[in-house]
Amino acid sequence: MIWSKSLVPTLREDPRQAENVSHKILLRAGFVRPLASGLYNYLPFGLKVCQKVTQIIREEMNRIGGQEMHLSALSPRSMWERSGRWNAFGDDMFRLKDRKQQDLALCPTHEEVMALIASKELRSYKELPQIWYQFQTKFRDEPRPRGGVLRTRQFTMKDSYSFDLDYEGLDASFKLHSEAYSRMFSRMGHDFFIVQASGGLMGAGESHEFMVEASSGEDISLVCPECDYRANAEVAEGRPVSSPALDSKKEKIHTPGLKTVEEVSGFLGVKPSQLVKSILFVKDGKPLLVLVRGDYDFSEEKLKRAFGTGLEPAENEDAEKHMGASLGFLGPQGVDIDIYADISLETADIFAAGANEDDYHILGISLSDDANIKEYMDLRTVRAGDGCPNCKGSLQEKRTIELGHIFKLGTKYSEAMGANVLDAEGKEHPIVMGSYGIGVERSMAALIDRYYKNDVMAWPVAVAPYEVQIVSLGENEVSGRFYKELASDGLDVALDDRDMAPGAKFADADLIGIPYRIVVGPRGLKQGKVDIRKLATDETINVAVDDVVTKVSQMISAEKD
RNA sequence: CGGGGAGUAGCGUAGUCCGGUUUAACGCGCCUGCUUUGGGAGCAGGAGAUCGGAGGUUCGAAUCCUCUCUCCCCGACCA
Repeated sequence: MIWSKSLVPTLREDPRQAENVSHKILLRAGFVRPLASGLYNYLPFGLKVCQKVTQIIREEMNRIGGQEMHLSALSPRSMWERSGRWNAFGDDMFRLKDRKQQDLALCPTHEEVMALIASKELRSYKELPQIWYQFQTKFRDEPRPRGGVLRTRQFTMKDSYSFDLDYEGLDASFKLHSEAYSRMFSRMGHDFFIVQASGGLMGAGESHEFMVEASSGEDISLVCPECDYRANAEVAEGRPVSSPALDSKKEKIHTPGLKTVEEVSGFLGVKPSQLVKSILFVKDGKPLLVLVRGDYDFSEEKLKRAFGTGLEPAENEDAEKHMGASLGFLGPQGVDIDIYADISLETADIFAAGANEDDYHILGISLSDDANIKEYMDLRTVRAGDGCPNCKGSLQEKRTIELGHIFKLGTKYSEAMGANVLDAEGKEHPIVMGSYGIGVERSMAALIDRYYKNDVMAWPVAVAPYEVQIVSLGENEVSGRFYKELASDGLDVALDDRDMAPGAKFADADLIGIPYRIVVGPRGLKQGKVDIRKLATDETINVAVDDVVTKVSQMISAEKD
């Protein structure tokens, strides 16, 4: 790469719209340019990094027997209706009509398409297992794109799908992917860890996310410092912190207009943890009261899993009808609808709660005597300080970026699309599937977050846009010679031959982050020497002109192993 | 969708409250010439903006009013 003939539009100042580190550097280093909200153009250097990330993923996918294919990004409505996701995706799916007024979707993911292929092409258990993958542009009309390239409306995903005869096979495919992912992310230079996760829209089976800690992350992961328990906050379990028992006789108190936990606990002079938060839901027309300790929040994910998807928060009129009071004054005592309580309420028996009468709360109710609780379950969002479910440790919260996600899908899509095979007995079975995704551009952003320090970016060699950069300080002849020799040694080399002030060239080089830098200037050449700098450690060595090529090749190949 | 912020030259900003001394300013970048070359060079000259858009108020609007578009950040979704 010869800089004077290339497009590397670096920016001296932070662009106005960029807030987090990766966004700033991607723009300033001329890797990407915004087109519209959540849409980016990838300029040569940005593409280069994405290609290196892609190639690492490809190699590791091939290593576990993955077969690369390329599916259509456009898909017909009928296909999505078979799985029920034409509706399930809602506004997140980009939809359009063709000239015949037929509905099409830009695929947000490809479970259906893959299952459809399987349904047409796979007949026998003898053909299983299979792993198919692709790199594909995904389209999702995100409610809020953010963080530059971290969450966009169009992005490249490596998505793979496994096809097995049974669940033991799925477990094996899942494990293969988990190992492949660990190898890929290690090779890229991520400090990742694996957390238990929720399947979301994809499915309900076991799922793991590959996370890196980052201040710009969108997820909260709960991590036990004393054992290996790691989980996304959506699904994390934990032991609730204890709460001092409420020492109070039963007493009804006038609390006009006070509805929230903060208002009520403040007014009554009790801790939030001594209050019962009661939320009324309606499912299929039936009321359902769920309780959590006042200092915790409900986990929507857990509610969904416990009670299904048709769960709607009650309107005020439902509350009047079933509880005899408005929202904000509900409590579990003396009502005969189904009541489910979070396990945080097992830490004590005496609480304060809504009185089931407008503008009144009640102190000193006993959950065991006064409330008819059907079941205690895990319904709350676990938070830092809660006890680890596996050991005596207490959980910590970390803000994380989700690099990849692996799911056990089961037969949801194979059944929907009719993907069946015959087993050894000639009996037909739906194929057991898994699905596994990695966001390519996001990995690039996470690496910037990780490796940008003190105004210098230093890409890991494995994913750097180029491996070594020659900064020519008016010495283009010698520099050109190094360039040719390094390139013919098989190195990915960039040559900054621009006629600019040295400071400006160094500043650009710091921004771009090519991990090794050869500085060729008149000062060094007078002694027959040039400098080789390793950006990651900020070490510079002074080498004789004749040794430069071998030395640099050595340093880089050492790092590749 | 709810809450917050911002749109002025390629980029970053000032000016906006309190209309007119503004032919819209400054830094960087860009073009020409000469000089310079180990951490964002110097001098001289030059190009570049219908101040996000539409309407209105006014003798006069970047500045006031109305509507509208876009972008960013914080929350509900996901690679």
